Amino acid sequence: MATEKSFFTEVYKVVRKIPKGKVSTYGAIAEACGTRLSARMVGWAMNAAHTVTPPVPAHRVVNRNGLLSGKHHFGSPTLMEDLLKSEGIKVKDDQIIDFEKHLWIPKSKPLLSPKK
DNA sequence: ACCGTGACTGGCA
DNA sequence: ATGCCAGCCACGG
Repeated sequence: MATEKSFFTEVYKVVRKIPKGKVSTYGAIAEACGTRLSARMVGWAMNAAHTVTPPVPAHRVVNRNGLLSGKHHFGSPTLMEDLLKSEGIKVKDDQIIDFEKHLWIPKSKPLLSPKK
């Protein structure tokens, strides 16, 4: 919290850009925000994602393996996969099926965008 | 100002 | 193939 304007905001903004029915990885988001070297920060931003407004679709954000790493942080262990299923994404054993097919990479790079 | 923590990733044993 | 270790950045106490 503290300053609402921070690296977190960048992450939220990117995550919110994720189209419905698609998912993204921490590495991709980290890269989009300029901190690909530290995907941890992305996860950390997500930690506060449910405390900010508008709510960030963190359920579309998974780890590199397509595993619902943060599903346990949603409040309900089945909330995350349920949301993904609602988007047309199939989840099996906390893992996204055809993860690569649903994988979406943020093309908007706030820090590396040469021209937009 | 320092240390610890954190929903990750990649490499090495 | 699986497991463990180290690196990375940012925020909180």
